[in-house]
Amino acid sequence: MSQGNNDVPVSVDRGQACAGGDAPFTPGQARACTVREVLDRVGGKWSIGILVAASQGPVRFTELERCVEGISRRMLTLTLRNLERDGLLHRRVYPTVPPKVEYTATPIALELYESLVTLTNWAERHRTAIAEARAAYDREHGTPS
Amino acid sequence: MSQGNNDVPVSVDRGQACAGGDAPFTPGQARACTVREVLDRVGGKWSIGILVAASQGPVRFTELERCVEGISRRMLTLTLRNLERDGLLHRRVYPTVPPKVEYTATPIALELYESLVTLTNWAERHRTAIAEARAAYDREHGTPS
DNA sequence: CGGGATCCATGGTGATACTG
DNA sequence: CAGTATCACCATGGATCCCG
Repeated sequence: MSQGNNDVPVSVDRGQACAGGDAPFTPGQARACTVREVLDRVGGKWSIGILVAASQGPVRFTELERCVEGISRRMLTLTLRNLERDGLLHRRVYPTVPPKVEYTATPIALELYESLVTLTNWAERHRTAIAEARAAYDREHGTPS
Repeated sequence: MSQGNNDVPVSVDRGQACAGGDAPFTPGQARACTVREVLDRVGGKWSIGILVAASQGPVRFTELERCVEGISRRMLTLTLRNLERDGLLHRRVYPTVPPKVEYTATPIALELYESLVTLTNWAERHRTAIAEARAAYDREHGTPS
């Protein structure tokens, strides 16, 4: 997602509202900032898939590798680490041979999963509308190569 | 967000569930796919900020430039085009001199904005918990540089 | 089995300058 | 005012090999 890790506060600029002009200061932009935090955390290409899988119950590394489908060993590891770091995943290591590691979604992650349903519903409701809008746009303006 | 536009279906692999083993096939992964669509559309670094601003009423280009704060002319233009293309923003041009362009959020975008509130609430609820988890993780493992 | 380490391609993004 | 054009950077992610 956002690659430059420059921590632009995204705004929270009190002062005149951006639009309308009726709002005294733009709380919306603070909102936007918060949402971006979430998105930067969960917006990774693979985070959702992993989170979804782990929300059903404990998952092992190799299971995820097959499960998420398309993910590389590297990205799986990286994403798991980040999710664990943020307290969204719990990592339990069994000191056996061969090693066994289980990942479990934390309560926080489970809540997040529920929140994502709202977004999912939105996407499903307007999926076709958006596709049409896109097609229409490409028809009028130059088709994207 | 995910930059490679490689359309990996993210899964929808029916068969044994990834976790638990109780679910017959993983509808969750199909879910994940849908969510990713949304995130790829809205997950851009600036989309939210623009959407939020445009949700309050018609906004002009320069207003957005000040409003979103940190955005470059280039990215503003690009993000606006994408949002317009997806039917989330409506662009009205006044053929005057100097030119005047107004961007307005479409009904779809307004619905999306409402959906984002759910995510925002989640972020606000667990913001500190996540920060602590992250700090704790960095304390145990090597602090990141 | 579950990673870590390294090399490398892609393209999203910012800075700057120019235009109708 | 509202863009477009060009350049260069670097984070993201893939591939491969190795290790405990």
